[in-house]
Amino acid sequence: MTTNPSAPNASRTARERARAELTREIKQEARRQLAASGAQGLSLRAVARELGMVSSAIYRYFPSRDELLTGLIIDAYDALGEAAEAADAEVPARDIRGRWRAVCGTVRAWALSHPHEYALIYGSPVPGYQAPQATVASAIRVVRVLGGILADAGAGAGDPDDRPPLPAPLAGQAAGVADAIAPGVPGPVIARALIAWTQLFGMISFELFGQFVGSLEPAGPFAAYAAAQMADFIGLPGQGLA
Amino acid sequence: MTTNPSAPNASRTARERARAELTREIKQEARRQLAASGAQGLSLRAVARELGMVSSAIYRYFPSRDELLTGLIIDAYDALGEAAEAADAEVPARDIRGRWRAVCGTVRAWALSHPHEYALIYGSPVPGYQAPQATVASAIRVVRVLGGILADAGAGAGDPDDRPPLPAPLAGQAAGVADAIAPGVPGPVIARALIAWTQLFGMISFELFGQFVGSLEPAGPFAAYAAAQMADFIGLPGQGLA
DNA sequence: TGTACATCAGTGAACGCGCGTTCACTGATGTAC
DNA sequence: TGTACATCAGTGAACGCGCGTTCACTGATGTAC
Repeated sequence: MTTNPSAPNASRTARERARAELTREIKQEARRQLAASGAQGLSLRAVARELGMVSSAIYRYFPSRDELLTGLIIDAYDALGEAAEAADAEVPARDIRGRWRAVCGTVRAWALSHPHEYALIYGSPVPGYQAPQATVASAIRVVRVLGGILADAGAGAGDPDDRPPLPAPLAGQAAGVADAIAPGVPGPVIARALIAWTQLFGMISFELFGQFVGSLEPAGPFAAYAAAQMADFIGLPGQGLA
Repeated sequence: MTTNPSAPNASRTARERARAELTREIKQEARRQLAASGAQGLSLRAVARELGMVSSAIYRYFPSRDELLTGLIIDAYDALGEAAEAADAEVPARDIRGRWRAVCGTVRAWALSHPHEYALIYGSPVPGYQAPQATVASAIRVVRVLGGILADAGAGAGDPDDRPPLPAPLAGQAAGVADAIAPGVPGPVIARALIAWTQLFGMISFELFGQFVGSLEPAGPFAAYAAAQMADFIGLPGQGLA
């Protein structure tokens, strides 16, 4: 969806360059419209109009409205994933809690600065639109970052001994998640991390979608507190509750 | 928005009855369309068509599309609030944890059986639509139920002694929340309950919006586990972690 | 109980708008020899 | 380096559709005397 990395820049023809640039501009304008009228209001005609082209010309770049939506969704997941990866990389690998808090804070910051792209990927699904398999690889990036933190915490995370084991069906699911993104991490820690994961995005969605109005607004202190509390809850090593 | 309780049934004229019934039927049909095409796809003309009336006739019942949306939103909040209240009332008042789990389970069950109404109230906001103040009273009902459980737990909830106090801005917000829905409950307990609240709805949204596909599906065991873990996390009295 | 008037529900036509997508076309750019 | 052909981007018109809202109207229901 972005520029093709296998084609060396020098050999790109003018046509290829123009095509890549216009593709980018179309998505950029589409993102602007997303902000104004939501995914359902995204209109190829309006995008074309704004770009000074005729509406049918868009079809040289995206075969349908849904394909354009898919492009936007993948871009959004990738942008968020990249931000999370960068935040994680900036904290020393050993500082498990620092990495956790940094990633949580960055996810929230990205959501606040790209509210409509966030809504596109984490809000209610667009009716009549089925996200294709192609989005999965991008969607998983944030989760993979969180999983990496857990994996690096290794044996230091959680107190599996004094916790009852997971109920059977959940234990299997947790094992599957561990295999995919955090090998070696025990089930109960995975389960708690999944709870923290849903908390993080639930909190961000509530903030963006207006459920905090009049109570937790501004939500920065709450978000920071929640990230720290969830680090405790998972049992990440480092300073926290005794 | 529902039938007017101050008017005794006997004295209602045929006209009033017909009006109330048609109002109900319009909302019912609108709800059906919500399921098919989302809030943004809700069309007065389609509703009228399905009901066998001419599109302009709808305007006798709702002055605009947005007013119809508002009616649906209030109904959805009320239905969820009522379900939560009923679930809470069915568990003995002293069984704090049982009440917590029952309410969490019921909120999820309602969401699963009314996914599009859930998306209407907890999903991405409808662009161009601003929810009027009238929705707030209904929106707060679920929160009030959870607050009531906290308040009934009273001094039994949490271990405020061995926890650092809340950072200043959050402490003030938590105090405000406590005043409104759970008087006397200490700030740290409120803060944790708010975290649990965002976790509950984040988890439900993830389940409904497809983020669990291929990992936590079916999500029943995870939801039950999370409710119990969050009860521990808040420090609700009863059996749980030591 | 009967009449006169006011209220209201529902009709049908119209306004003005926007949408996704297709199609035959022109003209510019790229490629092979 | 020059030519002939193929590829591609963009045009403009059209198809067929649906939408929210307004308005003057008809006819049924309700109310006051």
